[in-house]
Amino acid sequence: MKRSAKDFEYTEDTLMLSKFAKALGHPARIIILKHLSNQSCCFTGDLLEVLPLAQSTISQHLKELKDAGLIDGEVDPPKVKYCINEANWKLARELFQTLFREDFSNINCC
Amino acid sequence: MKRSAKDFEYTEDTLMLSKFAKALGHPARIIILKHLSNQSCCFTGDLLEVLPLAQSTISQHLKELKDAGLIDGEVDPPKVKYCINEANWKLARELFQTLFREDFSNINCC
DNA sequence: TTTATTCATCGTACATTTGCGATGAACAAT
DNA sequence: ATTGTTCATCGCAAATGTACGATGAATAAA
Repeated sequence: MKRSAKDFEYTEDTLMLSKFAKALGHPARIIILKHLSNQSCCFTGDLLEVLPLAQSTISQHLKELKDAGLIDGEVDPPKVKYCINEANWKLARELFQTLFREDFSNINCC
Repeated sequence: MKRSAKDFEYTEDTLMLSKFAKALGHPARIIILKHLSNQSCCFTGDLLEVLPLAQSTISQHLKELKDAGLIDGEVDPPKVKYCINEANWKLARELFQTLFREDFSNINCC
């Protein structure tokens, strides 16, 4: 992305939503989130048995989910426990809900 | 993405969801979709007044949304009308809804 | 202190995304 | 036939994403 001549600003909601969406934009990360949201909450690196990826790659995916704010990791040596970040999870749900509110079941294009 | 030694397959739902999410993973495309879902349905390239981007860039974003199946474009010379693809819009809503079903309001991490 | 386990990060390679201007196709209006 | 409008696509540059193996930090257990 780039700043343009017109001094344009995306709204905070738009930026948040696109950030969450981007984080969800890879199947491995969907699996991770599903796994986390099923296992009631926490977990470690048993993802190695769930995903066909190297440990370093999974670690990178976890980092992206963390950077997007969707998960938290707390150290529980020598492992790390990952949990859904409840607040942002809720926020994401609301933002997606809002986006998909429209139904279009009546209207048929113009 | 890459095929791995273990012959692993993501489920269709997971692939769909990540595809939709990826398409939503840019603020400009969020704006486009919001615009489309507000304007009851159709539109052309008045996005040039909505977004701070070159025409070619907007066209690319439209293509990505189309490739993801979220919108359709039908020619109405010399313009092109874009509409939400109702079926996939619905599907996307359901997939996101399913993902975000869990609440976590009770459980507090393990 | 040494060893083993778990995980993050670095370095590297390659693919994809994002953006722009330039060009071209399709059609309407003259 | 020519012109103007609308939009897609090409070609390019820069940034980001995805994957791997190797290395290193942190801690528990021996």
